[in-house]
Amino acid sequence: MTIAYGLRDRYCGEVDETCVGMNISVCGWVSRIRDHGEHLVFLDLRDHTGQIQCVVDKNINIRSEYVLKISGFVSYRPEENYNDKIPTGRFELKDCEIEILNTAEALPFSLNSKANIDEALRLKYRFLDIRSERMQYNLRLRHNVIQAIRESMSSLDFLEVDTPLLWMPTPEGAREFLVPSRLQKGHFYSLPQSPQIAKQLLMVGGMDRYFQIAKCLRDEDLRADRQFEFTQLDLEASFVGQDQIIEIVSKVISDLFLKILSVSVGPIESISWIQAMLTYGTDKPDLRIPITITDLTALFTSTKVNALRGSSVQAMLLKNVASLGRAKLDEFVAIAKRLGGKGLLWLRVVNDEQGLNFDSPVSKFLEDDDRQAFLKGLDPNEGDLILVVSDEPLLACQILHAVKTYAISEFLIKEEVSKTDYRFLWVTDFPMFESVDENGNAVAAHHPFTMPNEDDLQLMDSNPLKVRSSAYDLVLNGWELGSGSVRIHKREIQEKVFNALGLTDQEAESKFGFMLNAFRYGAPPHAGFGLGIDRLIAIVANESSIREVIAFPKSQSGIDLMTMSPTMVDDRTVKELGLSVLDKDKSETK
RNA sequence: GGACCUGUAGUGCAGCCUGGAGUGCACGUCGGCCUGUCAAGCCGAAGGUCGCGGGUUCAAAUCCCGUCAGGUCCGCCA
Repeated sequence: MTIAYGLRDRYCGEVDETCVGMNISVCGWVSRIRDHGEHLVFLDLRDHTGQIQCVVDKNINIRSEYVLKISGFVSYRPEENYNDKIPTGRFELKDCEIEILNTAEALPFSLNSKANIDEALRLKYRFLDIRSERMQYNLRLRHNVIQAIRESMSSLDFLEVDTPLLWMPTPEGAREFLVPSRLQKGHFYSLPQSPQIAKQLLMVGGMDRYFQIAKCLRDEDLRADRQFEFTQLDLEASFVGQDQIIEIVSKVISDLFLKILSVSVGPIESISWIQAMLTYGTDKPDLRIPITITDLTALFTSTKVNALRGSSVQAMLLKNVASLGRAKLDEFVAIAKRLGGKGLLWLRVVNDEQGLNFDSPVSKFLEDDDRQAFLKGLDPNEGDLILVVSDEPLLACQILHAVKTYAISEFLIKEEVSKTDYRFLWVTDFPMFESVDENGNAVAAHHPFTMPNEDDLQLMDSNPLKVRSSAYDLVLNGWELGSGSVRIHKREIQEKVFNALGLTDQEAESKFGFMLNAFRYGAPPHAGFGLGIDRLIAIVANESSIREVIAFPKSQSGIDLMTMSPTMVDDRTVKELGLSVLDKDKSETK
């Protein structure tokens, strides 16, 4: 018996020519039984490495998913009975002795079935679901990815430091989970939405380079790519700027893809936020999709068509879909209106006696200049479909992006988007503030510790919405994989940003006083990044939801279907925490 | 807070639009047969609160309303 193998001599999937002729023991679960009568029973034993066929020639009372230790002689199968579908298909265990380590009831769903098992059922019995090949693969992949990241970070002189889970609420940003304090009644810790402030304080503490495979917690609504708790590669480095962080993260990513997938990522393109918005209509474009937005404003300055006389003219060409029915086109228009646009104009490219022409609700208003403008601006072919939104540029482009996303999900070019094509993109120069609220205060686009672009500092008071920040996102195939920024390390600039956000000095002091205080004592210039590991693994695993790469995820309404948490607790427990539950009847019926 | 999709035997589905006896398929389960299978095969059997509640109707899995659960998305996610 060895440390590695315990009760067994080999793992099931490891049986190979090196052990032919040996009497070995394997342990695992019964995957399938093929019973030919008492003289011949085939039994597939499965563990985390694979499966091996065991031949039994006596009466047994074994059922699926029993836990067995099987001892037998490893033999080659008769050559005509090789099974090429599995790695151990040339071997089998003969003259087997079976020890039943545990019995099992029939499972609520089959682990062998190729059918899609209802996800709620899988989550209720997650401990069984994890036995499936899919989950075994995904969780092993997750381990390998995290392991590779730790090695990379370590080799780049980053040091892993734990930061507290029970900490200080940071009221800006995502809604946080609160934890009542028993010892300090009426006081609360919060679970961090990210270790942001802690890692900046580590920089003040002279750690130079920090990273953490960090749990982040956000009490916001769940999605396919969002869970309450998720895992982030959190990193921060001193005396570096945007370029170094981008270089570091790019290296970690490309080393990872080479190691895990043998894929060479190559240099990662970079695009400014405004350019991304105007070209793709989103700040997280999927570069695998070759549909971009063209600004035709300059070509329609003197048009008489009202639908083309908005403050800009943004157009998108969809190849070979002019046959699309009116119902779909009406849905496009509906999407545009739902997003706050005035509408959307479509033009089918046809070929008539005048050459290329347009079939559209505005056909009869189109003058020759308008036709030429579309031909010149978009170079369409017969059978293409042109979609145009004439509105404020950002809104128009966002509408076209939404329509494009819908079109792709419904009918467009799906087969052309390769799942094994990994198109990374850095998006830089995000706006510092995304809007101004009803009180005239700016609303931060990133977090309030983000350094404004130095060239825009003088706009902070006069025109804050024009201020760019030193923030950058890493995008992969339309997923936001992570984001980071250069941080403010000077107290004066930090105060200026808090002011723009509408925080009074007193508020800033009470919420972030410890941080402002730290900045009095020599904070180094620093910058960092947070990379969503669940999303990264989901993409690498070719899964469309991060739930598939998390051992025990929650449903969209935030319930763990296995434990059925969250649960009620008894009054005494609540009272001990210095709390009382309001509207209890209502919460009990839920 | 909102929109849409889904819920039928242990599992995966069909049936629903156009109301007429829980009508059907595959897998699994249970029993029997079977000495080279590998999604073994053959024979047989059991297995149903059609998510739940209400309404319309002579009659509801089917139509209507509500509700619960799951999913996708919008809002939200500094």
